[in-house]
Amino acid sequence: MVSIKDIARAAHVSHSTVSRALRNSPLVNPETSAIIHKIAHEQGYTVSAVARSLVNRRTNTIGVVVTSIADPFVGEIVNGIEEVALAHDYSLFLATCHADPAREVRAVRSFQERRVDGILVNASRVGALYLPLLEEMKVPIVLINNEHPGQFVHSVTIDNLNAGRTVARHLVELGHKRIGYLGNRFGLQADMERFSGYRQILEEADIGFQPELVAHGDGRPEGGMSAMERLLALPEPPTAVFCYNDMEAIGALRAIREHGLTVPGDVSVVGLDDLFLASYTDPPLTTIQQPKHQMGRLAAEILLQLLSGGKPDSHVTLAGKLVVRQTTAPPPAGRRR
Amino acid sequence: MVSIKDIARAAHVSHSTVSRALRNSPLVNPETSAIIHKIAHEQGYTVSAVARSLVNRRTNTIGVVVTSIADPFVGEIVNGIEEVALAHDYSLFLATCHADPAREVRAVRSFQERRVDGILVNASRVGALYLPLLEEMKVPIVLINNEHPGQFVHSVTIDNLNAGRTVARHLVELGHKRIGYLGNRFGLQADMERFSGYRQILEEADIGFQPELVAHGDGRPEGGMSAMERLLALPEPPTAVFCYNDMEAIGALRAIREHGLTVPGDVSVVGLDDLFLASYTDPPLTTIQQPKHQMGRLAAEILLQLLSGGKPDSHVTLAGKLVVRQTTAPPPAGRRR
DNA sequence: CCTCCAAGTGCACACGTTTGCAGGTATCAT
DNA sequence: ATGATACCTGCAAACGTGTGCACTTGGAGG
Repeated sequence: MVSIKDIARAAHVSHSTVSRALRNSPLVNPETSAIIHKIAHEQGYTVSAVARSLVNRRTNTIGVVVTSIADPFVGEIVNGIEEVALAHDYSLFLATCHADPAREVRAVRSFQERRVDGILVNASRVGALYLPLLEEMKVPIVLINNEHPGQFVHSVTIDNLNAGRTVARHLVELGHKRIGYLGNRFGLQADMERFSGYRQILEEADIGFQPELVAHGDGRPEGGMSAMERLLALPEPPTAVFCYNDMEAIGALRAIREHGLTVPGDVSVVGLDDLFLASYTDPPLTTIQQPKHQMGRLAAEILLQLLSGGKPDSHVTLAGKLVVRQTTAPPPAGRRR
Repeated sequence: MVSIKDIARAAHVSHSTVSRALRNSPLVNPETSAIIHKIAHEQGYTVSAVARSLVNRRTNTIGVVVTSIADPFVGEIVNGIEEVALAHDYSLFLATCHADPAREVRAVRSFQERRVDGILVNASRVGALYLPLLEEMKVPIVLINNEHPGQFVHSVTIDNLNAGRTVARHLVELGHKRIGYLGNRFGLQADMERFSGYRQILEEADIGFQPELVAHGDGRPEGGMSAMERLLALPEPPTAVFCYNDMEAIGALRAIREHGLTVPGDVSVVGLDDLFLASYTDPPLTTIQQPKHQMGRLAAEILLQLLSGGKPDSHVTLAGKLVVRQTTAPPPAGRRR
């Protein structure tokens, strides 16, 4: 591997001059610089980011921790992150934690060793566990989809409470009285907030909260399917369900279908995320559109601002938007009372 | 940021001893070592991977280039990669190229600067462009889903030819005579090979290749949908279609549905990949199961073998497996002739 | 001729590790 | 007392780059 010293030798100059020339410093004679560039090119020189990082005390890397990269929702976010990282010449370290706190901490530690300039965490379950880690590290962190009080931690989320309210209101306005909630059993903050919004609307509409209409999945189709089956087994099943996310909604659709019922004729279904595949379910899914790509971008931009000494807002929440497709309709005539 | 020199000062030893102690070298006195560990812990020391990399001349990182991380197929592969990387204490640099060769090259260059120990590329469109880059870098590369002759380059793919044959045979055996192919217009190697398998079977079955039954999508639902629409507009549309991948199949399902036809009653559909959502389409999708996770694992393992001086097989191809669900059936009675 | 200045270059150190080698001390055998 | 040995420890160099400072050179101005 050729270094600036090799080039220095070939060009009969010191390695300092080579360093400066390659960084296009105005201090070096244009002719000398040209020669150096030529030799560097011939020898196939590429600067060592690791040596440079050592002296600069910044690596131009950012660490990204996500639950699972196979999740399309997460993928969109990471795409957004990568976009702005690329534009600013940052590289991304990626680590998945599969909702395992131990693995999450391990990822953060590894980032710390690698001296990343900043960290982005999606869907952290660690929460408070980070704070001590943070004080040690002095590295800016921004959380995605997981607000956290504290001056060190920044975050970007969607407005989950209002998302929950919007969905519930939509269903109430259609005339539904028995509205189920398919939650996420991992107790994520996002789940709590969506659930709160849903409850608020039920109270406001004088329908009241019916605990038996709540079931919990795992955020994936399998979980959504089995949770939905539980609701369908009720003596008086719901005429509509609000699902924690699109994945569970997809599972719910299948459960309903296999139960011999139709959507939205017998039961309405609403998801949350607006994954690309929400338009391709049968029927196309009514859902809340999350600006996933933008969330990724925003999180990365906040981090970069922090890195350049800026003082960005510490908590940004984006508004979701209801996209009404074809899985919602008034309840079946016989059940409208 | 505390370094071994700080610890050395506090422990009244040289930094060499600290270095050795923290690496648990048998050379250092257990008592001294204990003290050093204690101080290191108190001060919140973490070793600098960048300084270590500089002297060790290996970074314990591997670079991963993918088309788009938002693609669930890619996500599964990356999950597999990450799994074995984690197990061997490697970190992952992630870069997306969005099928843009310039961006792909840029990613590889950036990896080179970062001195990654190896590179994994998924669905490269650069092909031959890599070879010169490689000779410069002396870094092992393994290609996923993109074979390439050459002694430097290793690869893991599925057996696309046989996958194509298997699908076509399945449809022929069901009695179909007009079997369409929904390809990928980007001309990926995988597409060519699947297409070849399809053609082979058509010839072998004395059905013959019918060029009008081929349309090209973009590997995503949108593209699959519009390509399918083109086939449905034919005077005599196909009674079955083989889609380049599950994504296009999902688009095809929707096009067929919107055309007022049913699956598999009017037209059979086969995908390829077996994404998790293939079980959740309506009806559940018949497809070829690709061992995505395993491909990722395997690619990473091959790379690690190369890094430890091993001589693994240079080209590994995995077998796909037909999963018959409910989108395939015999052609409609009127069209069986 | 001397002084001053600008432009260009090199020296030397720093960044935080790892590691070969040499040196030191205590223990033990001669 | 001397030498050998085992066990620790420190010195110093190296990895590849960036940069403050001092130095050289040549030309301009007095």
